[in-house]
Amino acid sequence: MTKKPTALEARQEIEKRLQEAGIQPTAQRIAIAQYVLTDADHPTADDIKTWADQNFPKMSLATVYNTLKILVQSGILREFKLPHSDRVIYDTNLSHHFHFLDEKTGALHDIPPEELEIKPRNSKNWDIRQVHVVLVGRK
Amino acid sequence: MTKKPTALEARQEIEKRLQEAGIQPTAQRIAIAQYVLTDADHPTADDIKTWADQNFPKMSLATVYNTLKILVQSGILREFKLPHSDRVIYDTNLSHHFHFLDEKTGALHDIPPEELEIKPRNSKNWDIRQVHVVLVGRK
DNA sequence: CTCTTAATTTAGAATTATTCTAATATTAGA
DNA sequence: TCTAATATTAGAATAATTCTAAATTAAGAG
Ligand SMILES: [Mn+2]
Ligand SMILES: [Mn+2]
Ligand SMILES: [Zn+2]
Ligand SMILES: [Zn+2]
Repeated sequence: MTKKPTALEARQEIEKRLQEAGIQPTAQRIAIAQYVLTDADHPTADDIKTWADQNFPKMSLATVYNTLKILVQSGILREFKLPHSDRVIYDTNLSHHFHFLDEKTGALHDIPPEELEIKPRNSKNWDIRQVHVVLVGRK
Repeated sequence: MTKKPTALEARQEIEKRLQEAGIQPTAQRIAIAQYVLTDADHPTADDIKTWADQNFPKMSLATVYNTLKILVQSGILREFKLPHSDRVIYDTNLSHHFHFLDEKTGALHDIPPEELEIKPRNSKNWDIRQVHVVLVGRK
């Protein structure tokens, strides 16, 4: 049984992850990474800015975008847009998965790949690199 | 064997379709609808504006957007965005289908539903209203 | 420590897709 | 032919994101 990490331990863990990815762990980057990786769920840049405004002395919107770009480039985050929205969504779930968008609440839920079977039939022998699936409905 | 419709017949066909949908068939609307419904393939608003600039005496960008909105509202078109782009794509294929995005060319191809089996092993009994699938890769 | 340089952050301007506004033009139909 | 409703238009406004160039901070050599 592993103990729940203290706030300090969590911060150090994040810091190590940034280091390992070759990212200088500045205060802003640690804060954003911590929020995105441990608290947020499919946040947008605006979600992160809002959080930062309440939990960090001062952070510019440019830094939010800069940091997110770095995290995406180094493979710590993924980004995508939903078919009906124009905001980028950041996803910490790097493993292959799909999404369910609750029409009512706007909440976005992960669907593990084993819950949705996707089989190309008349196998056209395409080289498929990404499979984006968004189910929209209500629970 | 049905004859290929003349340009005039095609235009009248479009006009009738607008009428039936309760849309006043103005010159601009007929032109846009004709292009989108018979020539274009998954166009963006910008594609349509570019076409109009070359094939219609004068059309404002606002009219392009206004008309597209009307066509979507009346169910003649569908709209969506791809996960990596920020432009709306208009689709005349109203039947349930999926998309394949060719990474190399940027071309978007329809995938008929029978070519892709999507089975929710859904113990969760969700009410799914829309299924968006975009495969990204190369042919 | 203390410079010096490189990296990061920042405010605000720029960009892009889209929507809005309010004036003008066109249409329908009495 | 008039009138009212509808459609079109140019350009301003908006929203998400990126860019710019200056200020701040961090790293590392001495
Ligand atoms: Mn959100
Ligand atoms: Mn296009
Ligand atoms: Zn996810
Ligand atoms: Zn399509």
